Amino acid sequence: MDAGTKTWRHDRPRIREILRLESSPGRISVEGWVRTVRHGKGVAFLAVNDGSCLASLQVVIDAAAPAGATLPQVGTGACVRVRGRMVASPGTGQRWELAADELEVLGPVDETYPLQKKRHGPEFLREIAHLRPRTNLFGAVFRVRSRLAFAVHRFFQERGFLYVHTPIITANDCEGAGEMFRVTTLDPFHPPGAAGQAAWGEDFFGEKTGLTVSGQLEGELFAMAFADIYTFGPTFRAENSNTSRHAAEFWMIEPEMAFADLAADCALAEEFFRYLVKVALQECAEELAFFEEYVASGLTARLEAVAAAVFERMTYGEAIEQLQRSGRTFAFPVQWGSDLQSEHERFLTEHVVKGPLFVTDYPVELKAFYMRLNDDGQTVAAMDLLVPRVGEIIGGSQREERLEVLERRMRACGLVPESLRWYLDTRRWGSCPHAGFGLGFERFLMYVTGVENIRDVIPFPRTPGNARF
RNA sequence: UCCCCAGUAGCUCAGUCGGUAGAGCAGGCGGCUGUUAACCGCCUUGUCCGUGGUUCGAGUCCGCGCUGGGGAGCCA
Repeated sequence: MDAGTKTWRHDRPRIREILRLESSPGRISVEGWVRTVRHGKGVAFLAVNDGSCLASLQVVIDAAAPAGATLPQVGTGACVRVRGRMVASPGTGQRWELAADELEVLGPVDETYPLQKKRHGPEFLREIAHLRPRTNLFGAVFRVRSRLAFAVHRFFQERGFLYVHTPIITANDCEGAGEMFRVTTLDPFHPPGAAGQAAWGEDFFGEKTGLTVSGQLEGELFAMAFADIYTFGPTFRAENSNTSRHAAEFWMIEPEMAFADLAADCALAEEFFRYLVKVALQECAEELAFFEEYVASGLTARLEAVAAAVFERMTYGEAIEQLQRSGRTFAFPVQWGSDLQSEHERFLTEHVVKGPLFVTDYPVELKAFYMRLNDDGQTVAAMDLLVPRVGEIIGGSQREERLEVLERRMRACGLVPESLRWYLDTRRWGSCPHAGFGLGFERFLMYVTGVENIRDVIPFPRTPGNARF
């Protein structure tokens, strides 16, 4: 399995392909961006990268050759087209190199080009998010992102799941998964209606709308027709969260399975998580080696361990006991009924089980209305998957399929059942047990790459106060 | 939103006790028998985040603000 090695144009082989050839293809033409220029007395070396892989192609230019005349125009960052013959490299560090006779500058650079042939900090690179994909780190991150996004679809498609596009614009503002961004075409300077009163009825959709915080509710509707479905799309939260783990716009994967209970939900989450880790190990080895060296040492061993491990399972009640028995003092007290804090979750996954951990069956007061009430009347069939370093990476539950119980839970949560009539209809007619979960794609990428800030695994991050690029 | 830390050359950073700013890299010029973020020599580069204050004198001390980072809450 090694997708992405074929080029779509025979006259522009990718550097990735060129570098892995067994024999010289003879004369070729290569296009890409210059990473470094090294000048010798009669010869110069360019490292040319086209984004197809981490490695750059070494281009050798004889100062006396025609290409040598163009050389003074080439600096770090320039876009070039090079023609010449592929030859075995006499130097160490690369097998092949391109002995250039033609060098064309497609896009010159000047001395103000901000990227240098040295390491930059991620904070600086975030300020030039339009240029950072040209760096080793972000090249690697976004190649992994692309490969894993494809693997997400492969996983579900191979298992017969239907891919459903749930709406981006929604009128559900009662799910409680977070603050919503408003979607409106009303004139902010001259809104209709009386002062101090919003006239949503006059708005584009005739009611108050916003960007989705989850595709789950619509996903459930499809699960009750296609049995196994998944969504994979952008999600928006207008929370004023300023952390390395939150973004206002992120991508979420949400499978939903009919005829599944919480145990089946966990089983799928575990299989899915392990599948993606294996794909990363098998198909992104070059990138992982880079992360191992420059981002997070021990990464590969951790991923290999996870790929082989059976994930631990623990109920919320057992988790509370473990924390109380640990003898540790936590900033937040541990008692049945209060939510697990970050410090508690990290202790459980990093010290108690030292690996991925499902915590299940939380007190009903802590969780959303749609989670199925357990027979004890105290807990709901919810699960969170906790992993070291990142914390909560998956949240899911078996859904409440009993109409009366669901309506009662909605009222208890301060929701008006009538506002979600269409959702309740699935329980009214042909209801069935079902379960699902949500995986934050960026959080998974953080886990797999070792990158510690969510802003560095999404191409153009949106966070409070920042929507540039 | 709360708590903590930081902001000095294009980048990474040093700057002692308050005495008017420096190194590496980048850039320019020159050298070098084929380099590997090459190397060697010379040269250029500053609103010390902004603002107000203390002081004979502030990059340094104090207040306020802005930006960035870490942590918390919320969550994926």
